[in-house]
Amino acid sequence: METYYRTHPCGELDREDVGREVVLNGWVQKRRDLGGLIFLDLRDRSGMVQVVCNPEVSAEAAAFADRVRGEYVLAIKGKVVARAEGTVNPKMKTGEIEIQAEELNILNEAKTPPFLIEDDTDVEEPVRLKYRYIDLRRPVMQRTLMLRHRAMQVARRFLDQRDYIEVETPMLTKSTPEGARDYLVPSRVHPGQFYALPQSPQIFKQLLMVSGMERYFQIVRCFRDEDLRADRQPDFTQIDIEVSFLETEAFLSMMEEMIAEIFRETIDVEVPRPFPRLTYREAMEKYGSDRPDLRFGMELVDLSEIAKDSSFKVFASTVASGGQVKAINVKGQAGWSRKEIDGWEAVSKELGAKGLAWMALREGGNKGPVAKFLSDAEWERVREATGAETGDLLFFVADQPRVVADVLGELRLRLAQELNLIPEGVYRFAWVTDFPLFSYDEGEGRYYAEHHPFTSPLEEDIPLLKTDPGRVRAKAYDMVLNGYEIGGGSQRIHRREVQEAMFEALGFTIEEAREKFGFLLEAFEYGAPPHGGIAFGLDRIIMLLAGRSNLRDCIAFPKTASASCLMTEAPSPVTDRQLDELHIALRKENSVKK
RNA sequence: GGAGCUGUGGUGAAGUUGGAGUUCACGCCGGCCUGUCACGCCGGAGGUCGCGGGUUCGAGUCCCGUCAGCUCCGCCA
Repeated sequence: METYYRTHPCGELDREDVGREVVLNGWVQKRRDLGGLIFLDLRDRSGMVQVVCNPEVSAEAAAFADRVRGEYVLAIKGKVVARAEGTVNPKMKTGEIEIQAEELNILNEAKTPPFLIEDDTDVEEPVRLKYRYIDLRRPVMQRTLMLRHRAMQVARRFLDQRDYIEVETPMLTKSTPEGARDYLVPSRVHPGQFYALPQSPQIFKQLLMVSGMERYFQIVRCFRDEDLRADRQPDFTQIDIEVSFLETEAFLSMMEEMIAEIFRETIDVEVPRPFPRLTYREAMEKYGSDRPDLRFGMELVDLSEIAKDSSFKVFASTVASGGQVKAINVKGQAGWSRKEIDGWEAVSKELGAKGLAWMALREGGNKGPVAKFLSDAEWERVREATGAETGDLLFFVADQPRVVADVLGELRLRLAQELNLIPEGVYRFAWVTDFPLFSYDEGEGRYYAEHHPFTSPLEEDIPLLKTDPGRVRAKAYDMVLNGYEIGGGSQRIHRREVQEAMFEALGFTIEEAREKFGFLLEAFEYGAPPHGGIAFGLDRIIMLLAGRSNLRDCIAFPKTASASCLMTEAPSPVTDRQLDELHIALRKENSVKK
């Protein structure tokens, strides 16, 4: 029989099509053989439809249907018929109709798949990843990839409409210091030299501004050779944007609009704008995090002022030595057992706290190690500050600010999860601004760029570059959603002398700076416009839009936690000849058997 | 680099103080069945208990090591 191709998608046929002659292509989801009569559920990207193979209609089609098994690829010619009353399936979108097979052509047979093609598969992830092409047949995976496609199209259209121009930048580029570890690509032509895959197109997009492109964007793959997490893959996609001659406020507002449009057109959610703003400092103080989850309260409350004169020595001495005492109010949990509280203390210690003080506001009075040290006046102030009521449980951490933020910030998240305080289907955006320009690395004894070395300091903080780099704030902004950083950017340095001061603060000599970034410094001498931009983590945005908790489900062919691909088995050894051409000799102990 | 969890027919699980590869569900194969859609009924096949070592008369089970997957810490401008 001749191969024939579809006239209609399976999933969109309905009552309207009754009487129509159609050709369908697709995969066999399920075969139900009733002896004389065979039902096939035929699945394609659009959905599923039931095909009836009745020998009284076509003996030939019924005979072929007898041979059909799961995941066979078929072409079916037949008539759309309304189902008889009582045989309608309300659970199926196409359940009111079915296809009466007149011809059936097996386009390809299929081995029994290692798992069933269904949304609620309980198969372990390694099996899914090894047979990713089968996993991607699952409707939920197809929906996610279509959602991803839609989001990308919306971003492209949005930016195109505003005269942003998509420009590609090199994948084979130069390794630069700072930042994440580079993926390196050996050069065959230049023995002993390497390209790096881009961690981001940062420098190129800035050079495009110098080039007078004025408005640039790119949906671009980036690479970072760092360990993975549920929300981190070694190669990932950014929506990368850069613009000249635009006020930060106008730019941020436009970015809000773009994100709102993506949410509207993918999941039909209206995002309220403008997004709330938090300075880095406020975020750290209230939430112990620079990417706070604003879907619930339980804010950190600073009690240092009260604690400094407390008779509770741990509190008083911590404040005296420059530390803080902060608390969170765990509403309604005064009844927790000692064992439960001890569990949270253990968590706190893992996170770096020396201990976790607590006070339970029970009916009979306040219980716990803090209670007896508080005078009535102090207690009144604590009660007021924390909003504590009878039935609540207070957790206190006393330590250096960094530790307090880390511990209480994390406790806040874990408690909220444990107590189901995080509402579903809610999207709380915010901008976090005024990041410190640098962070100090104790081990290395030097400053590192918190964002990247091209971020402009706040004008008023420029003098501090030379005297007190740790206090310099950056013209940087992160877009935060539900506890994830989904985008980050800044106004850039566009004057050579500021850029040089920046490199100096980072501990580069002039020579090093020229060697690594000479082309950029030189470019800044040829009329660099004021410019700034942002990069969004597309994968993370998709993850949140799709309501999933790991990035692998949002990427067609993702890597495992050890950066392997279970399907292709990459990375893999290469031949000696390939290594020779690249002028590379492996250390003996690292040779892998081919 | 570190910590925790997981690894048992194709898939998912159960497996008792250490006592025969035992069990369940799905899937698969064969037979019967003309209105099923979680089809039904009958029968059947299918195993390197991740891998290596040790303890033991005997290990899926206990011990050591190792590999893989997941989550987290470090790391990620």
